[in-house]
Amino acid sequence: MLSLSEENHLKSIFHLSLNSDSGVSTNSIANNLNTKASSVTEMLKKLSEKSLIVYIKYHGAQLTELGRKTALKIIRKHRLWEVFLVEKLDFKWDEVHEIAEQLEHIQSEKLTNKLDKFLNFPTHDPHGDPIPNPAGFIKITPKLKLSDLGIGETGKFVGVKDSSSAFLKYLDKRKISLGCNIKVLHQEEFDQSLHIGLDDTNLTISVKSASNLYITKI
Amino acid sequence: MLSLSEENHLKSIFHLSLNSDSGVSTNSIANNLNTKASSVTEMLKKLSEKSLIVYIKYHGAQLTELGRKTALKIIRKHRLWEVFLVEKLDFKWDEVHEIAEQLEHIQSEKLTNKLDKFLNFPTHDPHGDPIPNPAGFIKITPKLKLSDLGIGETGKFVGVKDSSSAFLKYLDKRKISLGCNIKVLHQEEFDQSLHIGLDDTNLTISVKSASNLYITKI
DNA sequence: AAAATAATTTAGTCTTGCCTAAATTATTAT
DNA sequence: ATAATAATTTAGGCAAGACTAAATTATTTT
Ligand SMILES: [Mn+2]
Ligand SMILES: [Mn+2]
Ligand SMILES: [Mn+2]
Ligand SMILES: [Mn+2]
Repeated sequence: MLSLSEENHLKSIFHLSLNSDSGVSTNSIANNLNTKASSVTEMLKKLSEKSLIVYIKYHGAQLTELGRKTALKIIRKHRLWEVFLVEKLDFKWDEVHEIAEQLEHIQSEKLTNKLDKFLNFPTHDPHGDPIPNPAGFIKITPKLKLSDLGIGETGKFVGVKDSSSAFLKYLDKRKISLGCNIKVLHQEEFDQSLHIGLDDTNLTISVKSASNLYITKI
Repeated sequence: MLSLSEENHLKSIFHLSLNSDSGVSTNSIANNLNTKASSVTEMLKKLSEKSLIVYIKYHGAQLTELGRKTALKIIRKHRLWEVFLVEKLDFKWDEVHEIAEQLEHIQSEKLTNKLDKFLNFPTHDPHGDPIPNPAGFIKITPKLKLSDLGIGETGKFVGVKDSSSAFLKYLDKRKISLGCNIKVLHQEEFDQSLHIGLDDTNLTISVKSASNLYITKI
């Protein structure tokens, strides 16, 4: 049985290792968990001791197969609870992350699997992220950003990179919701902002926003 | 914000103070929480400091109004989650307590109230215990035990005193479930065991079991 | 009303998880 | 290749929550 802090460190290492194939740095974990590098170092030693990570001094941490499965089981719970909160309790997609951060630590495999069934075995959470299976297996697909599309191309909005409450509310306001089709109409010269077509309306979004929207080409 | 341990102590004091109007003893709390008296003493000082209890050295603890409301809000969450687990996820009534012990500490009033609504504002948990309202108000009704009934009297089974998994499974096996009517037919001389009528079947239960069944007279 | 026993508190430790400041190692710039 | 800078680890502490053993207070027995 892992402690709350151990679980959070594992999760953090998992998420950070998606954007870099070498070891995850002490500082990046500290930054991610709002803690200090020295605290992380101690935790890395402990996780290494438990064979959850490979830790080489001064060269960061990498999840072992066990560590990866363990992290994904926590992420599975997180995402299932997010689905529950949105689908069953009518929370908005920008309100659920904080609560799921707590719920993901509830220990009961039976609970997780019954919840999964109750929700009808969802494949993705409210932010478009895939839900790992009970064994901790996840299919990670390479992600295309809206900013990667060329003029005239159309994509389906399938996920967000930045899932901060602020960005999610920004999308709500512009009626950009998961599953909708977005066509790139034109790119502004001087600030690279994009004119896009959405259903029957057109609007303009910044490159920054565009690079936070995951899409699949149509 | 209270720590997990503080919340558990408050809850324990609340439950223990139902069977005694004077202060709740250090030892009884320690016993209830599977910890040691010395640990409890330290916690009592802290809770007293926070005005959640009145603590007089060597004379135990009593909840203040604030402490009582706080305890009841935790108990509200516990019981709502138990209803959720049984009604929505198809857990058996003997499986939910342990999980609810974890879920009761999730912090989000909004979540609690949305859960309440989702469950259609239940008044009692799966063990027949009343669910406090959002403000921490609860209606405590004096409880009659099956063993208090006279021969020939009938009662409706409305709650369990001992809600241990073992006792709940025992009741399941005998098809004694919440809401059913029980008629006391006869009492055995030599061991006080009771012959009872339940629907169309008769069965015999010990005094010990009978004193663990709460009923309302019909 | 003492004496014996039981309950409770205090004193002193331990572990976990966190911190700051100092030392060490890695990386980058010259 | 060396020097400067940045990242990381180590050393030393602190608070929370637990424990054991010893001291103190309450309760029960004689
Ligand atoms: Mn989330
Ligand atoms: Mn999510
Ligand atoms: Mn319970
Ligand atoms: Mn219950």
